[in-house]
Amino acid sequence: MEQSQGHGVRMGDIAKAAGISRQAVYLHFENRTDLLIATLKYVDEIKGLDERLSVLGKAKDSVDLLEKLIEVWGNYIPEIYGIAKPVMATRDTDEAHAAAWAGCIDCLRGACRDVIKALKADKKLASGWSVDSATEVLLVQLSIQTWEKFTQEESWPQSQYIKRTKLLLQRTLVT
Amino acid sequence: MEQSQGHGVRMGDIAKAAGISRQAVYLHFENRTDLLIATLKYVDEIKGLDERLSVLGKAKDSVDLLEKLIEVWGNYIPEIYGIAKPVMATRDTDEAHAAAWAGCIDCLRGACRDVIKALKADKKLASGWSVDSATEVLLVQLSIQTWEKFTQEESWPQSQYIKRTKLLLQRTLVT
DNA sequence: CGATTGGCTTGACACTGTGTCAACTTGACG
DNA sequence: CGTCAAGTTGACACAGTGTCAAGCCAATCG
Repeated sequence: MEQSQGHGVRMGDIAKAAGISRQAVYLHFENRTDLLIATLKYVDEIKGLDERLSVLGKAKDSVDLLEKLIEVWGNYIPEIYGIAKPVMATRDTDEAHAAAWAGCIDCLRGACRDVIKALKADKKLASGWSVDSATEVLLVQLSIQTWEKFTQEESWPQSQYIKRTKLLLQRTLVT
Repeated sequence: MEQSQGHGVRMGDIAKAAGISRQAVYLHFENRTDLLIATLKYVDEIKGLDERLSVLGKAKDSVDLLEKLIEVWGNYIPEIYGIAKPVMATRDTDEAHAAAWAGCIDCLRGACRDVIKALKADKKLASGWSVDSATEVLLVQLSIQTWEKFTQEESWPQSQYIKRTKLLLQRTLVT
């Protein structure tokens, strides 16, 4: 899935890659949705997202914290993109997908809110934003969709995506 | 499609709504892709996008021009969302879709570039951006995906979406 | 007037992909 | 030796797209 960027991930493909029959896959996962979500969680685990987020504790101040969040999450996206893509693609038609996805998003939302609260406590939150609205702006800018648009459609290299997202968010949210 | 926000638009549904048989639809359109793209173009026409964009000519200055573009395009998105969504959903698996879609995007990209050029000519383009990179930022912020995240997932009312997008883009791109 | 033609209908069918079911095999273990 | 878990094969239902053939009907044309 990482290699193919989420393309051609049919139950048969997965079974073939695992060296078992298509039917045997159903002995381990209820359905495709289930498998995709389990994979996403598994990847979060082995890639050590929690560990990476712990770097945020070492931030000097709230502005540095914002930068570090952009770096950690922004550099995490390309690693999960292949798995996240098929999940996103079917969340429209699949209730369980939508719910599981919302759970992942809420986790990121928590991190975003913490950053915004820190900015506010520092009196660095720019005028025009409440904690809620600023959190939502940050969340959307850090979304996989936004990353996808910049790096896949506009062909920005990863380093530029990080640099420019920092610029955009600092100008928008920081006094 | 407008009502159902792009859900349940199968060939059979379309035929039923048109009061003809499913097979007769294929007498008018090669395939589903073809029909969706034709619909998108038709809607652009009857909704008068070109006409609306002509308002941009009346802008006082480059900053006003940016605001007007956000208003015109931002308020246009909800009107085409129902049709645009199924096109976006299948552009991954469908080459013709991807091409047709890229055409629409390029049209908007032109408008974005004009605005950025006007800003630059006015010496109002913020530091850190080239004309290209600023155009791309504007394009992504005005994308249907970004609109979708704010209004559908974060439940922002349309008026707030417009207001806050203006705030974000002015702080980011305007000196 | 009769023949032709265009637009449509019905009905059958191929194909892909998901998900289900039943019957059988195989190896480990007490 | 019997049992159980995990896997196998093969058949099948279902949805949705796209194709094909045969027939219907009304308008038009020579």
